[in-house]
Amino acid sequence: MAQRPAGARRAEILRAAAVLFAERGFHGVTIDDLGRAVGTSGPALYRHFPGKEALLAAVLIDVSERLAADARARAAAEPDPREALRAMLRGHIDFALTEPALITVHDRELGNVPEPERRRVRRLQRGYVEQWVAVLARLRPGAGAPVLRAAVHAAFGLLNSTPHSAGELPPERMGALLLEMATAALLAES
Amino acid sequence: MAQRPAGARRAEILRAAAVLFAERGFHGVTIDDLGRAVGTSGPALYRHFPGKEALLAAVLIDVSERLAADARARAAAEPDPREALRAMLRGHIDFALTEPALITVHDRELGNVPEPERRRVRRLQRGYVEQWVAVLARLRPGAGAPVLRAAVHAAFGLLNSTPHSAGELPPERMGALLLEMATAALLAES
DNA sequence: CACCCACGTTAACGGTCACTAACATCGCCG
DNA sequence: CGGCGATGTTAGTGACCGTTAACGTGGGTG
Repeated sequence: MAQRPAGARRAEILRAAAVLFAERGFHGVTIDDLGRAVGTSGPALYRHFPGKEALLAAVLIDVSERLAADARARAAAEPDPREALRAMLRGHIDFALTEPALITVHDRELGNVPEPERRRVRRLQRGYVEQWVAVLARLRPGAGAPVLRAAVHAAFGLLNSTPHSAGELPPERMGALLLEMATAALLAES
Repeated sequence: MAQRPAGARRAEILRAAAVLFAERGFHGVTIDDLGRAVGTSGPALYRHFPGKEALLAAVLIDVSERLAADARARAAAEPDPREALRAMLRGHIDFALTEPALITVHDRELGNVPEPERRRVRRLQRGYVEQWVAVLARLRPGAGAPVLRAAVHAAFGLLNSTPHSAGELPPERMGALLLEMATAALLAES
């Protein structure tokens, strides 16, 4: 049997699962679909995950952790809030353009994650939002936290729309457009 | 049997279905769920719709038609493109705040609509986007149609994020915030 | 009043799906 | 080289789900 680095199969399954979940939704994908997507058939997945829900949970936890960690690193590296915001925007946009399936699953399928992991994902997502709010608060001292939170959520909606308008523009053009639109939106006074 | 205006039951079913589909996704809702939500049980729905997919199609066609018709009316009533854009934004925002379930289903479940109706929904959606592009083109003569289309999709993502951040702000504050953010985003040069 | 039709009901059927059981294969390690 | 753990395979199995069948009922109409 072809030997490969430990966990490679597991990562391959997670990647394929994200694509299928993004395309058809959690309940629209069968275990056999998932197996076929990685070249095995159906029940082989139970060697790597205890069940379908656990697989979804692993995808969501992975995405949430990557987003939060990336934002933390970028924010810490830029003392100027304006530059920190730009860096965080570039990070999120890069993620959305590179892995549209992960972004899609991330904001659609939380409801299908079983309870202990759901709480974990929620906490990670909240932490991510709060990092954005903290940076934004320094740029807009007049605005209260609820407004900033709502603004951040709206900006995420803008950035995460990429999967739905794929192919309209080449990725670099699209990235630049999203960067300017999101910046303008986040700094607009209401 | 309680007699009510013709089609009232049908409309009631559509409304309940939109809520459930938005919450759990098309495949996450059963016929029995839908029946229970309107006080009947399961198969009674087949007196009103030929099947589950037809029900979803009816929801999507209804939403798409309302959005497109509303935008057409508002755009025609305002000769100034700046005012037309504001009016269209207010219309979409009002819709998103009033009927979050419809907005959610509208941009998630197209893939589950069977083929003849899917084409129809797509055409309606495309027409809606093109109305926005036409107005925007007058405000940003320098930008090409692909950029404007991408910008419009991104703005929809921003506006449609409301369901995910419900309760952060009172509806009027949220509406005003979305209006300013979307305006700034759509008019930002890239 | 008789009939019919709109609208429900419950029971059953056939298919699909997540998951389990039982069994095979292959590389590593003692 | 012999066994063992990791990783597959195929064949169930029980539950659920969309849909259909068969049957009830009550109000408007000829």
